[in-house]
Amino acid sequence: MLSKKTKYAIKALVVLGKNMDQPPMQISKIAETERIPKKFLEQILLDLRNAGFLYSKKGAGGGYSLNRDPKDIFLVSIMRITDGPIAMIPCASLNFYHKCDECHQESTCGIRDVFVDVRDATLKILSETSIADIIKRETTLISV
Amino acid sequence: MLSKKTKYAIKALVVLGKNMDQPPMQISKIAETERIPKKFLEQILLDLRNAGFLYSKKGAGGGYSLNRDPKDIFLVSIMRITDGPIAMIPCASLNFYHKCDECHQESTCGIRDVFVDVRDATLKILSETSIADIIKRETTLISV
DNA sequence: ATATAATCTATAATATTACTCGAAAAAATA
DNA sequence: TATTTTTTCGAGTAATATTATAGATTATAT
Repeated sequence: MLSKKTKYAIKALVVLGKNMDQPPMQISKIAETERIPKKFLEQILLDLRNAGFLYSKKGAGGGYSLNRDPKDIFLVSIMRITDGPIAMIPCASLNFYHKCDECHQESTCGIRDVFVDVRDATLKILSETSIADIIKRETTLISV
Repeated sequence: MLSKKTKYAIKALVVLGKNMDQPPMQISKIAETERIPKKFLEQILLDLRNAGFLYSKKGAGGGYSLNRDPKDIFLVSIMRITDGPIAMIPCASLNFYHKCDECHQESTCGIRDVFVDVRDATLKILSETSIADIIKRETTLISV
Protein backbone atom coordinates (compact mmCIF):
# COMPACT_ATOMS: atom_id res chain seq x y z
CA MET A 1 0.00 0.00 0.00
CA LEU A 2 1.00 3.53 -0.78
CA SER A 3 1.83 5.44 2.40
CA LYS A 4 -0.02 8.60 3.35
CA LYS A 5 3.31 10.30 3.00
CA THR A 6 3.38 9.53 -0.71
CA LYS A 7 -0.25 10.51 -1.23
CA TYR A 8 0.35 13.79 0.55
CA ALA A 9 3.45 14.37 -1.54
CA ILE A 10 1.56 13.85 -4.78
CA LYS A 11 -1.28 16.08 -3.65
CA ALA A 12 1.11 18.83 -2.62
CA LEU A 13 2.92 18.66 -5.94
CA VAL A 14 -0.37 18.82 -7.79
CA VAL A 15 -1.36 21.92 -5.84
CA LEU A 16 1.99 23.51 -6.56
CA GLY A 17 1.74 22.49 -10.18
CA LYS A 18 -1.48 24.45 -10.44
CA ASN A 19 0.26 27.41 -8.86
CA MET A 20 3.12 27.69 -11.33
CA ASP A 21 2.84 31.35 -12.28
CA GLN A 22 2.02 32.62 -8.83
CA PRO A 23 4.35 33.48 -5.95
CA PRO A 24 5.46 30.59 -3.69
CA MET A 25 2.79 28.94 -1.61
CA GLN A 26 3.11 28.42 2.15
CA ILE A 27 3.07 25.05 3.84
CA SER A 28 0.05 26.09 5.86
CA LYS A 29 -1.86 27.01 2.73
CA ILE A 30 -1.14 23.66 1.10
CA ALA A 31 -1.92 21.82 4.32
CA GLU A 32 -5.22 23.60 4.60
CA THR A 33 -6.46 23.13 1.06
CA GLU A 34 -5.46 19.46 1.02
CA ARG A 35 -6.25 18.72 4.67
CA ILE A 36 -2.78 17.43 5.39
CA PRO A 37 -1.34 17.66 8.94
CA LYS A 38 0.90 20.69 8.66
CA LYS A 39 3.93 19.44 10.51
CA PHE A 40 3.87 16.18 8.62
CA LEU A 41 3.63 17.99 5.31
CA GLU A 42 6.56 20.12 6.38
CA GLN A 43 8.80 17.04 6.51
CA ILE A 44 7.54 15.76 3.21
CA LEU A 45 8.14 19.03 1.40
CA LEU A 46 11.60 19.15 2.86
CA ASP A 47 12.36 15.74 1.40
CA LEU A 48 11.06 16.80 -1.99
CA ARG A 49 13.08 19.97 -1.77
CA ASN A 50 16.27 18.12 -0.88
CA ALA A 51 15.63 15.87 -3.85
CA GLY A 52 15.55 18.93 -6.07
CA PHE A 53 11.89 19.02 -6.97
CA LEU A 54 10.98 22.12 -5.01
CA TYR A 55 12.25 25.60 -4.58
CA SER A 56 11.78 27.07 -1.13
CA LYS A 57 12.12 30.51 0.31
CA LYS A 58 12.12 31.45 3.95
CA GLY A 59 10.61 34.50 5.54
CA ALA A 60 7.74 36.77 4.66
CA GLY A 61 6.41 36.14 1.20
CA GLY A 62 8.27 32.84 1.19
CA GLY A 63 6.94 29.35 0.63
CA TYR A 64 7.30 26.54 -1.84
CA SER A 65 7.10 26.28 -5.59
CA LEU A 66 7.98 23.66 -8.16
CA ASN A 67 11.54 23.67 -9.33
CA ARG A 68 10.66 22.04 -12.64
CA ASP A 69 7.89 21.63 -15.11
CA PRO A 70 5.05 19.39 -13.83
CA LYS A 71 5.52 17.42 -17.06
CA ASP A 72 8.94 16.36 -15.81
CA ILE A 73 7.96 15.19 -12.36
CA PHE A 74 7.02 11.52 -12.54
CA LEU A 75 5.24 9.47 -9.94
CA VAL A 76 8.09 7.00 -9.79
CA SER A 77 10.52 9.66 -8.57
CA ILE A 78 8.17 10.90 -5.91
CA MET A 79 7.47 7.40 -4.65
CA ARG A 80 11.14 6.59 -4.44
CA ILE A 81 11.69 9.62 -2.25
CA THR A 82 8.76 9.05 0.06
CA ASP A 83 8.34 5.28 0.13
CA GLY A 84 11.63 3.95 -1.19
CA PRO A 85 11.66 0.94 -3.49
CA ILE A 86 9.03 0.30 -6.15
CA ALA A 87 9.63 -3.46 -6.18
CA MET A 88 7.70 -5.70 -3.83
CA ILE A 89 10.78 -7.57 -2.68
CA PRO A 90 14.18 -5.97 -2.01
CA CYS A 91 16.07 -8.37 -4.29
CA ALA A 92 13.92 -7.22 -7.22
CA SER A 93 14.62 -3.53 -6.65
CA LEU A 94 16.65 -1.46 -9.09
CA ASN A 95 17.42 1.50 -6.84
CA PHE A 96 17.23 -0.10 -3.40
CA TYR A 97 18.51 -3.60 -4.01
CA HIS A 98 19.44 -5.82 -1.13
CA LYS A 99 19.12 -9.50 -0.34
CA CYS A 100 15.91 -10.81 1.17
CA ASP A 101 16.24 -11.81 4.82
CA GLU A 102 14.60 -15.14 4.22
CA CYS A 103 16.48 -15.97 1.06
CA HIS A 104 19.12 -18.59 1.47
CA GLN A 105 20.31 -18.78 -2.12
CA GLU A 106 19.31 -16.03 -4.51
CA SER A 107 20.67 -17.83 -7.55
CA THR A 108 18.06 -20.58 -7.31
CA CYS A 109 15.14 -18.43 -6.16
CA GLY A 110 12.08 -19.09 -8.30
CA ILE A 111 10.16 -16.17 -6.82
CA ARG A 112 12.46 -13.32 -7.72
CA ASP A 113 11.82 -13.35 -11.48
CA VAL A 114 8.09 -12.86 -11.07
CA PHE A 115 8.60 -9.81 -8.95
CA VAL A 116 11.13 -8.41 -11.35
CA ASP A 117 8.40 -8.62 -13.98
CA VAL A 118 5.90 -6.95 -11.67
CA ARG A 119 8.41 -4.24 -10.92
CA ASP A 120 9.01 -3.59 -14.61
CA ALA A 121 5.31 -3.36 -15.39
CA THR A 122 4.74 -1.04 -12.44
CA LEU A 123 7.78 1.03 -13.26
CA LYS A 124 6.64 1.54 -16.82
CA ILE A 125 3.35 3.09 -15.75
CA LEU A 126 4.75 5.15 -12.89
CA SER A 127 7.57 6.55 -14.95
CA GLU A 128 5.21 7.57 -17.72
CA THR A 129 2.82 9.43 -15.47
CA SER A 130 3.67 12.96 -14.42
CA ILE A 131 2.17 15.56 -12.13
CA ALA A 132 1.01 17.33 -15.29
CA ASP A 133 -0.93 14.21 -16.30
CA ILE A 134 -2.67 14.09 -12.95
CA ILE A 135 -3.60 17.76 -13.14
CA LYS A 136 -4.92 17.22 -16.64
CA ARG A 137 -7.06 14.29 -15.54
CA GLU A 138 -8.45 16.18 -12.60
CA THR A 139 -9.48 19.16 -14.67
CA THR A 140 -11.03 16.90 -17.29
CA LEU A 141 -12.98 15.01 -14.65
CA ILE A 142 -14.22 18.21 -13.06
CA SER A 143 -15.42 19.67 -16.36
CA VAL A 144 -17.37 16.52 -17.26
CA MET B 1 6.66 -4.61 0.15
CA LEU B 2 5.63 -8.23 0.36
CA SER B 3 5.21 -9.34 3.95
CA LYS B 4 7.19 -12.21 5.37
CA LYS B 5 3.87 -13.90 5.84
CA THR B 6 3.35 -14.02 2.09
CA LYS B 7 6.89 -15.14 1.38
CA TYR B 8 6.56 -17.90 3.94
CA ALA B 9 3.24 -18.91 2.43
CA ILE B 10 4.73 -19.19 -1.05
CA LYS B 11 7.70 -21.14 0.25
CA ALA B 12 5.49 -23.54 2.15
CA LEU B 13 3.31 -24.12 -0.88
CA VAL B 14 6.36 -24.76 -3.01
CA VAL B 15 7.63 -27.32 -0.53
CA LEU B 16 4.25 -29.00 -0.45
CA GLY B 17 4.05 -28.86 -4.22
CA LYS B 18 7.26 -30.88 -4.39
CA ASN B 19 5.76 -33.35 -1.95
CA MET B 20 2.63 -34.15 -3.95
CA ASP B 21 2.87 -37.97 -4.04
CA GLN B 22 4.10 -38.39 -0.49
CA PRO B 23 2.14 -38.52 2.76
CA PRO B 24 1.27 -35.17 4.40
CA MET B 25 4.15 -33.11 5.71
CA GLN B 26 4.25 -31.74 9.25
CA ILE B 27 4.43 -28.05 10.10
CA SER B 28 7.70 -28.62 11.94
CA LYS B 29 9.22 -30.28 8.90
CA ILE B 30 8.27 -27.39 6.62
CA ALA B 31 9.38 -24.85 9.21
CA GLU B 32 12.72 -26.58 9.51
CA THR B 33 13.52 -26.95 5.83
CA GLU B 34 12.47 -23.39 5.05
CA ARG B 35 13.66 -21.83 8.30
CA ILE B 36 10.31 -20.35 9.12
CA PRO B 37 9.30 -19.70 12.76
CA LYS B 38 7.10 -22.67 13.49
CA LYS B 39 4.26 -20.98 15.34
CA PHE B 40 4.06 -18.27 12.73
CA LEU B 41 3.93 -20.81 9.93
CA GLU B 42 1.17 -22.57 11.82
CA GLN B 43 -1.09 -19.52 11.47
CA ILE B 44 -0.23 -19.10 7.84
CA LEU B 45 -0.96 -22.70 6.94
CA LEU B 46 -4.25 -22.46 8.78
CA ASP B 47 -5.23 -19.46 6.66
CA LEU B 48 -4.31 -21.31 3.50
CA ARG B 49 -6.24 -24.30 4.66
CA ASN B 50 -9.33 -22.26 5.48
CA ALA B 51 -9.09 -20.77 2.02
CA GLY B 52 -9.22 -24.27 0.58
CA PHE B 53 -5.68 -24.61 -0.71
CA LEU B 54 -4.50 -27.17 1.80
CA TYR B 55 -5.65 -30.46 3.16
CA SER B 56 -4.76 -31.13 6.77
CA LYS B 57 -4.84 -34.12 8.98
CA LYS B 58 -4.44 -34.20 12.74
CA GLY B 59 -2.66 -36.79 14.81
CA ALA B 60 0.19 -39.17 14.15
CA GLY B 61 1.03 -39.42 10.48
CA GLY B 62 -0.88 -36.22 9.92
CA GLY B 63 0.30 -32.97 8.43
CA TYR B 64 -0.41 -30.80 5.44
CA SER B 65 -0.67 -31.41 1.74
CA LEU B 66 -1.88 -29.47 -1.26
CA ASN B 67 -5.56 -29.68 -1.96
CA ARG B 68 -5.13 -28.88 -5.63
CA ASP B 69 -2.66 -29.10 -8.45
CA PRO B 70 0.27 -26.66 -8.06
CA LYS B 71 -0.63 -25.49 -11.59
CA ASP B 72 -3.88 -24.12 -10.22
CA ILE B 73 -2.51 -22.18 -7.28
CA PHE B 74 -1.66 -18.68 -8.41
CA LEU B 75 0.39 -16.09 -6.60
CA VAL B 76 -2.45 -13.61 -6.70
CA SER B 77 -4.69 -15.88 -4.60
CA ILE B 78 -2.02 -16.51 -2.02
CA MET B 79 -1.22 -12.83 -1.71
CA ARG B 80 -4.85 -11.92 -1.25
CA ILE B 81 -5.09 -14.36 1.64
CA THR B 82 -1.91 -13.31 3.38
CA ASP B 83 -1.55 -9.62 2.53
CA GLY B 84 -4.98 -8.60 1.31
CA PRO B 85 -5.32 -6.20 -1.59
CA ILE B 86 -3.07 -6.22 -4.63
CA ALA B 87 -3.71 -2.58 -5.47
CA MET B 88 -1.53 0.12 -3.96
CA ILE B 89 -4.50 2.26 -2.93
CA PRO B 90 -7.75 0.92 -1.49
CA CYS B 91 -9.93 2.74 -4.01
CA ALA B 92 -8.16 0.90 -6.83
CA SER B 93 -8.72 -2.55 -5.34
CA LEU B 94 -10.99 -5.10 -6.97
CA ASN B 95 -11.42 -7.43 -4.01
CA PHE B 96 -10.85 -5.08 -1.09
CA TYR B 97 -12.26 -1.80 -2.35
CA HIS B 98 -12.86 1.06 0.02
CA LYS B 99 -12.50 4.80 -0.09
CA CYS B 100 -9.16 6.39 0.68
CA ASP B 101 -9.04 8.24 4.02
CA GLU B 102 -7.52 11.30 2.44
CA CYS B 103 -9.79 11.40 -0.56
CA HIS B 104 -12.41 14.07 -0.47
CA GLN B 105 -14.02 13.44 -3.83
CA GLU B 106 -13.29 10.20 -5.63
CA SER B 107 -15.02 11.27 -8.81
CA THR B 108 -12.44 13.93 -9.54
CA CYS B 109 -9.37 12.08 -8.29
CA GLY B 110 -6.59 12.18 -10.87
CA ILE B 111 -4.48 9.65 -9.00
CA ARG B 112 -6.83 6.70 -8.93
CA ASP B 113 -6.65 5.84 -12.63
CA VAL B 114 -2.90 5.40 -12.57
CA PHE B 115 -3.11 2.93 -9.76
CA VAL B 116 -5.89 1.05 -11.44
CA ASP B 117 -3.49 0.60 -14.36
CA VAL B 118 -0.72 -0.51 -12.03
CA ARG B 119 -3.10 -2.93 -10.38
CA ASP B 120 -4.11 -4.43 -13.71
CA ALA B 121 -0.53 -4.88 -14.85
CA THR B 122 0.42 -6.46 -11.52
CA LEU B 123 -2.66 -8.61 -11.46
CA LYS B 124 -1.95 -9.97 -14.91
CA ILE B 125 1.46 -11.27 -13.91
CA LEU B 126 0.45 -12.57 -10.51
CA SER B 127 -2.58 -14.38 -11.84
CA GLU B 128 -0.55 -16.05 -14.56
CA THR B 129 2.13 -17.38 -12.24
CA SER B 130 1.47 -20.55 -10.30
CA ILE B 131 3.27 -22.55 -7.66
CA ALA B 132 4.07 -25.03 -10.43
CA ASP B 133 5.83 -22.27 -12.37
CA ILE B 134 7.95 -21.39 -9.38
CA ILE B 135 8.91 -25.01 -8.81
CA LYS B 136 9.79 -25.32 -12.49
CA ARG B 137 12.00 -22.24 -12.37
CA GLU B 138 13.77 -23.43 -9.26
CA THR B 139 14.59 -26.82 -10.67
CA THR B 140 15.77 -25.24 -13.94
CA LEU B 141 18.00 -22.81 -12.07
CA ILE B 142 19.49 -25.56 -9.94
CA SER B 143 20.34 -27.76 -12.92
CA VAL B 144 22.10 -24.92 -14.77
C1' DA C 1 12.89 45.42 15.25
C1' DT C 2 9.25 42.62 13.99
C1' DA C 3 6.67 39.41 11.67
C1' DT C 4 6.73 35.61 8.64
C1' DA C 5 7.82 31.21 7.14
C1' DA C 6 11.03 27.45 6.28
C1' DT C 7 14.41 24.24 8.79
C1' DC C 8 16.00 21.10 12.28
C1' DT C 9 15.91 17.72 15.99
C1' DA C 10 13.45 15.13 18.84
C1' DT C 11 9.66 12.59 20.47
C1' DA C 12 4.90 10.77 21.02
C1' DA C 13 0.98 8.10 19.31
C1' DT C 14 -0.78 4.61 16.55
C1' DA C 15 -0.84 0.79 13.48
C1' DT C 16 1.06 -3.12 11.44
C1' DT C 17 3.93 -7.03 11.27
C1' DA C 18 6.14 -10.71 13.19
C1' DC C 19 6.16 -13.90 16.33
C1' DT C 20 5.01 -16.66 20.92
C1' DC C 21 2.26 -19.26 24.53
C1' DG C 22 -0.55 -22.65 26.26
C1' DA C 23 -4.19 -25.54 26.03
C1' DA C 24 -7.72 -28.15 23.41
C1' DA C 25 -9.24 -31.37 19.87
C1' DA C 26 -8.50 -35.15 16.62
C1' DA C 27 -6.31 -39.22 15.08
C1' DA C 28 -3.20 -43.22 15.19
C1' DT C 29 -1.29 -46.97 17.61
C1' DA C 30 -0.04 -49.94 21.15
C1' DT D 1 -7.98 -47.05 27.16
C1' DA D 2 -3.70 -44.56 27.64
C1' DT D 3 -0.16 -42.39 25.09
C1' DT D 4 1.85 -39.96 21.54
C1' DT D 5 1.55 -37.16 17.64
C1' DT D 6 -0.03 -33.38 15.26
C1' DT D 7 -3.30 -29.81 13.97
C1' DT D 8 -6.39 -26.12 15.82
C1' DC D 9 -7.67 -22.20 18.44
C1' DG D 10 -7.65 -17.89 21.08
C1' DA D 11 -5.06 -14.79 22.96
C1' DG D 12 -1.16 -12.13 23.87
C1' DT D 13 3.37 -9.81 23.22
C1' DA D 14 7.43 -7.81 20.97
C1' DA D 15 9.46 -5.32 17.30
C1' DT D 16 9.16 -2.15 13.80
C1' DA D 17 7.20 1.27 10.81
C1' DT D 18 4.12 4.89 10.02
C1' DT D 19 1.87 9.01 11.14
C1' DA D 20 1.83 12.98 13.59
C1' DT D 21 3.28 16.66 16.98
C1' DA D 22 6.35 20.05 19.66
C1' DG D 23 9.53 23.50 20.16
C1' DA D 24 13.52 25.94 19.09
C1' DT D 25 16.34 27.93 15.25
C1' DT D 26 17.49 30.25 10.98
C1' DA D 27 16.61 33.10 6.97
C1' DT D 28 14.14 36.84 4.70
C1' DA D 29 11.21 40.87 3.86
C1' DT D 30 9.45 45.16 5.31
